[in-house]
Amino acid sequence: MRYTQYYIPTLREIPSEAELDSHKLMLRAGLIRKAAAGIYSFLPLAHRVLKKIIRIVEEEMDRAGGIQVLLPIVQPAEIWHQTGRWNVYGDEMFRLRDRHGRDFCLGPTHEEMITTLLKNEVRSYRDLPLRIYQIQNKYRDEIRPRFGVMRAREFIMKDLYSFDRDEEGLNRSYEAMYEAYERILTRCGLKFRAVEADSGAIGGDVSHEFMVLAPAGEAVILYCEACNYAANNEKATAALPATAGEPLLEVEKVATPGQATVAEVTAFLQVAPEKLIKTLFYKTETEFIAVLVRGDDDLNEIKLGNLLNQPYWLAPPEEIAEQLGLPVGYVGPVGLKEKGVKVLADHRIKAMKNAVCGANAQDFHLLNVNLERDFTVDTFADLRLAKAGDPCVHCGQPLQETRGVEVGHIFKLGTKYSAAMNATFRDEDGIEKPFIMGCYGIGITRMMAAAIEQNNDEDGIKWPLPIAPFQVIILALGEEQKAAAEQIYQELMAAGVEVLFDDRDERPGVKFKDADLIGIPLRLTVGPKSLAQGEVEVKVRMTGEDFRWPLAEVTARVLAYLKEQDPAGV
RNA sequence: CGGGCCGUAGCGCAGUUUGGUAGCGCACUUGACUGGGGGUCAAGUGGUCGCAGGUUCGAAUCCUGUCGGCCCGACCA
Repeated sequence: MRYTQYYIPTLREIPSEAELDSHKLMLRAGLIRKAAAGIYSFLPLAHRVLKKIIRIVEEEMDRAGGIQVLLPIVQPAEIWHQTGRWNVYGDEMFRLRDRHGRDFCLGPTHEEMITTLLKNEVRSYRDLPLRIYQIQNKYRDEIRPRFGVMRAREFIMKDLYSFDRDEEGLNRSYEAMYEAYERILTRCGLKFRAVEADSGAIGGDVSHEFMVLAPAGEAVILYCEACNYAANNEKATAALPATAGEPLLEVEKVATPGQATVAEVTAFLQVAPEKLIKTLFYKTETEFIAVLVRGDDDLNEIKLGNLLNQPYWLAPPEEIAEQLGLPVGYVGPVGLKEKGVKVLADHRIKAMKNAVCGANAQDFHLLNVNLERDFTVDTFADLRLAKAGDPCVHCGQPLQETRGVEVGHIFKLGTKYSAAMNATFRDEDGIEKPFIMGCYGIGITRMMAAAIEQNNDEDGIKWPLPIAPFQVIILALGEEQKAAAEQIYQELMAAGVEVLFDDRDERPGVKFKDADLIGIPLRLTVGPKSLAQGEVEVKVRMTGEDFRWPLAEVTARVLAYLKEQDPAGV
């Protein structure tokens, strides 16, 4: 492709709307332009990248037994009513009405659509398993779109749905997808980690997320280097510490005037934060709930939500004061039962001896408080936010922390949708059974952004070779070099290399800057200095390495380099 | 939805307090010089000042309404 016949509108100035590096660079490198909040046009370079990612995804889906289809974007409300999600989805769903007054939505996901399609077609276990996928636009009216295409309202996603006759089949489908996702991300040249994840509202018990590692990623990942345990911090758990062996002491009430926070109390009483019991109050529609965590721990609200399984919110201090007569900052578990408050506690509370907590009286705390003797707990559960340094649940080694962008998420759904929609097949034993389903999503547009987030520097993007819009860029520095550059261009084209030829009448500085910005992996510079010696200058964008190659060998060397770096590529 | 802020040329912004008929940088066009990391000079093109209504001799500027966007938070298969 000749630069002069192509369209790459690079920007020198940084548009003010962008925060993330990847967002800024996608605007500056001429990849995307915004049409509305969270709605983007993809320009030629971005389109080439998306096509490459899509091709890799398709190859790996097909290898894993996937069958490609294309499902509607516009979906009738009726199927969403069947699973109850028309109401559950709320404002996040784009809704529309046709001229006859019938309700539709723009599909945020396709479980309902695919289940509806198959339930009318697949009648027998002989037709199973089926792994159906599509690559389609999805629509979610995000409450706050941000970070460019990273959290957009319109985005491209690959979603595959598996239909099996039993759990064993589901497990096979799930494993096939897990491996396919590892292959996809590896082939795209991305550093990533698969982590155990919370399955959220979609249901099911097993779920993994695929995280592209990047410091600016929204997700926090905890992992163990010793045994490979890795989990999203929403889900991560840690091993319990041993119970302290100290003898129980008498409860003592001490004055702690003006010392309300954990930091203040530990400093004032000269005790470690892990000796404190932190008491938080939550409300549901029907009751107050006290949640106990250790002073050095934070509550994981997602775990709490999964345990409560109903709407809940942090109780406002005024309500705690008025309805329970308790001063926030000096609350503790002692005597809460008598006030009719349900008490939940993190497992770590069990191991505490002679703890410190609020006395439920303004400006007083209690020392040497002990479980059973001084207070009781209704339910123990894992409620704390795991953090770096915690002992791994599997092997006890300290957990590490890193951040990532969630690009893929796979779920075992079971019969949640098939049962709700009465999607059944006749099994070998003659019994009508609901499909055992799984769903597996990977964000195509988000992967592009994550790749940039992971691979950039102050000069621009550094595309991994397998998903780069072009493999090679040729810079002809001046008029005298154009002929030699043209010849290399023709040779590389003939050899099937994806090459961008910067034939613009621009100053060298402009060409260097643009080449770095758009991040083509291999840069060939044809300039007066090297050309006089019959050579071409070569620079590797990702590593910064540079070489000089004789003019006559350029094509062969380029081909060898590409082959070495990306054997699966052209 | 709550809090903070912003809509002026394709992009980034000034001008609004104190009303007088719109400006700077980048980009773009033309020419000359220049030619290894966004070069210099000169001459240009481009704006219903988000939209609607009002006040006024006169509104980017004041008032009312409305639409859109950004940041923080709640939320997020």
